[in-house]
Amino acid sequence: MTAEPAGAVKTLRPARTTATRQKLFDASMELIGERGAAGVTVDEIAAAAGVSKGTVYYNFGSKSELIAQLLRHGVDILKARLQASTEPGSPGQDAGEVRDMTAATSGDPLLAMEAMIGQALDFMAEYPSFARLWVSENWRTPSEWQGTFAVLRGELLAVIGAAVEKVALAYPVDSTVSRGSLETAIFGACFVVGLDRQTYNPERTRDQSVAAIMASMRGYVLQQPDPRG
Amino acid sequence: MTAEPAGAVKTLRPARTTATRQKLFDASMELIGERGAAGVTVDEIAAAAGVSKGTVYYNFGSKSELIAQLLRHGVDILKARLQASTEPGSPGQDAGEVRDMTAATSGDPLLAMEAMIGQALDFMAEYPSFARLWVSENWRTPSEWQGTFAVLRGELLAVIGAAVEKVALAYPVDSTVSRGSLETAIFGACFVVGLDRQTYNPERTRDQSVAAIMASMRGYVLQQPDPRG
DNA sequence: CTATTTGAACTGACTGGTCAGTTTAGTTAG
DNA sequence: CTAACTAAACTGACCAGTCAGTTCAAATAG
Repeated sequence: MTAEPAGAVKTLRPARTTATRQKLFDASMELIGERGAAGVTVDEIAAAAGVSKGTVYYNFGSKSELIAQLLRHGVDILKARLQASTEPGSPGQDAGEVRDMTAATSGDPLLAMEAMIGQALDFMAEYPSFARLWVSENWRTPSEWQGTFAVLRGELLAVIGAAVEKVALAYPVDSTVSRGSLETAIFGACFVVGLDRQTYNPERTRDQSVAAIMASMRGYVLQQPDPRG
Repeated sequence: MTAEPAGAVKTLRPARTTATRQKLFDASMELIGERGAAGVTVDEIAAAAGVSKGTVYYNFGSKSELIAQLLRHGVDILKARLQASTEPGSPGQDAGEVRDMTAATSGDPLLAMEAMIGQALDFMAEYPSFARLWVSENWRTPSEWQGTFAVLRGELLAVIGAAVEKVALAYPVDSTVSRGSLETAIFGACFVVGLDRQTYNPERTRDQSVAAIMASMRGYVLQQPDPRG
């Protein structure tokens, strides 16, 4: 019910269902990102996915559950990319589409942070609709997806937290800055800067955006020439 | 049609109308912040405001226009507070409710930035529903309020930009960081950190949040002991 | 190899309800 | 006196969820 190993589910489930669910994910991500969860009808989603309305209910049971699983789906992708940017190549997983960045990041934790923020911004550029859905519904209270968001948010913050932790171990940092608040600020800035770039400032480069968010990390570490000999 | 001087409109309009509009703003801000613009009905808003449905249409003409004016209303409040935190007391305006902070900010532009971010976070705490409405609809495209958002966003970014400008004049700054991206990151971080605090981390203090956002400013200025003698 | 059965996946018309916006005849407050 | 507001009924469009029926690939039988 929570998070099963992705590989197992996929191969066990009949091919047709998997394809249908993927089509529904793609279609609803697009439509919901544009007009919001409440602004899109199940009929529209079904039509855009090229299936009938009944299929939506056969596969997901309700509009609400479709959206919950859509959120989980998107977070799985984002989390995998963030982790791929800092961990050494994980065995048994095909990381075909995600560029291996371990060469650039195996050394300095600050460079690892930078790679991770870059991955986050790439994700926002590739799935802007997911980012819009997230910021639209995340802070709603009470909400149908309150519990879903709490879990997913925790998973993503844990990944960011681990990267910040490594920086804090390798460098002298400003201990007056609360770790949690900083992680929240970085996490949120990735969404907001990514969305703003797409909506209002398409001319801004990926690197400019990364640099702006990284400024907060450079402000967090105390000024010392180099921590390692 | 765009932005008339707030004072003029208020005093010219009959007292009853002003009171009615204010009640409708308060009620719809609350409801829309909780359940989203599409999730709230005009009947609910009218009932919560204690007026009849007809009054909503008499005053605003449509649900959409009510929300557009609600956005303008909220931005006027936020902008006034941000400016009050950096400008010397503006003549002719009663700033009764906003604490005068000029004493603390007339000197260092970095302290002025800090005061401004503090004001922004106070605003998010006081009007969380406005913040939710903003992040819910801001990046929707195409949207009913696309034009409204573009204008309001520009006004707010101009205020932040002026404060960043003063820092850049008083301190040596990292010129590889794009000014616009940095402003966007700070602007967005205020919303996101403010909302996150209210939704997920009520135990975090205002000062922790300010410090986390200010980290990006400290990372922006290059390390020099003190710019002024 | 062909015929039959099975059941998961899918279809789309239909239902019951909701909601934005309108209208009208009357009331209130400045 | 009149602009602002009320109360309630009404329209027409829209929509989440349901369900009886259809498809088809794989399993089983002959």
